[in-house]
Amino acid sequence: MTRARQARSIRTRETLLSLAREKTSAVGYGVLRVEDIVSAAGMAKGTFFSHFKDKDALMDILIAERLNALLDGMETAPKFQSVADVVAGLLPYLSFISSERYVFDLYLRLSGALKVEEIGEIAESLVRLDRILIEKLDRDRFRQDVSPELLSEGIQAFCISSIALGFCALHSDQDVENRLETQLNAWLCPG
Amino acid sequence: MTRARQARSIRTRETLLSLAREKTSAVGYGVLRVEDIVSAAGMAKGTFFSHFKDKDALMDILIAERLNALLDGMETAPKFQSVADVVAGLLPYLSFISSERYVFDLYLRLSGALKVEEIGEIAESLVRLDRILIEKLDRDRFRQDVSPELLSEGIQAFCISSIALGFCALHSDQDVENRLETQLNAWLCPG
DNA sequence: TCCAATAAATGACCGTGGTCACTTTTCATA
DNA sequence: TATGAAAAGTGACCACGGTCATTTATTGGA
Repeated sequence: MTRARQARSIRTRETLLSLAREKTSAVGYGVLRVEDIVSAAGMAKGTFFSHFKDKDALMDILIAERLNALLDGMETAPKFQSVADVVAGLLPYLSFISSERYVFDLYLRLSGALKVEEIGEIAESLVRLDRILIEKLDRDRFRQDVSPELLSEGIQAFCISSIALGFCALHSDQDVENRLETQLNAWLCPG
Repeated sequence: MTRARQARSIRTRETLLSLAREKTSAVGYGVLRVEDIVSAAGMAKGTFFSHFKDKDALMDILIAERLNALLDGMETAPKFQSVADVVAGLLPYLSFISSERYVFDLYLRLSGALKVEEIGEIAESLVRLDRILIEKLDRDRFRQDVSPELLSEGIQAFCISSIALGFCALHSDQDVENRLETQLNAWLCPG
């Protein structure tokens, strides 16, 4: 017979999460060590791994929290009427993702999961981003020869590509925002 | 006074490279351990790291070799006259990149470098891919309202995005090739 | 051909993520 | 309230990438 989750376990998990949240906001995601978290919590390392599959699983939760907060802002904004609106709407989201190489790498890696049961918080938040983009694009203002779903896919593709190029010395001639605007203009308003 | 590179050093590096090349083609890139390479070479671990900055730097070389071989094929092919041609031309390249999660992750991470002196072989090969795409696109067959450079950027963005989605259970309804063709059609031949 | 200076190679050691057999705590039931 | 089985927690240990003080090999010049 399988027993219910104990209150102690829930508390432990919360402690680890909130300590990690606190520390990441102070020092960033990439430099935080599992050891830093458990020692601050006065727990053993093994405890961490009985609550989170691995370090990235914790970071997935924390990063998705931030992404979702940014999506909240996007959701309450008015519809996008122009490419400039799209870029402006996405900018806070993109600048968070590109704030650290580690964050960007994890974002990409956890954007999808090979097994449905492994889908994490970031992957969920991407479903939400997709839905928001589809809703917020004012259909009259952008190309109508392809579906809104496809338009959204393309926007996301260009976002990733722009950030990746932003991490690259060979392409530092143009800043991320401008490059994205040029690309989205060609994508959303061709001809 | 700084002395010339010794013949022994060149031999050592070649030994490590060719052993690694052999082993990766047998077992893949992601699972190969530095220890496997040096022990096969009868060398100490430190030797490896005095020839390659880190494990990824070696993999960068080996993966770029494969990419360049695939680009050779692309270069000798006739011009792309249709979206289907573009997809068919890119397919071997894409299927190599998506052959292992490790390869895809490294490809993305090394696509650009923050400092010019850190630009590696994969990053170089991307410059080549870009040039090939620009050359091979038959301008009469695709949209002419944007520059070939921008078209190439977009193609690359959609390639990355398709592969990333290919690693994702939520999007396994459509296969990578079809998704890419749909996207490129909308990108290259709008309206 | 010997010597000093430099290049190359070495391997013990470290940092960090992650595992697992074991101990401690909790709780339903007798 | 005593008990034993399941849940939670522990920490020594492992794997693997990477470092660095030290040792060994090479080389140009006296």
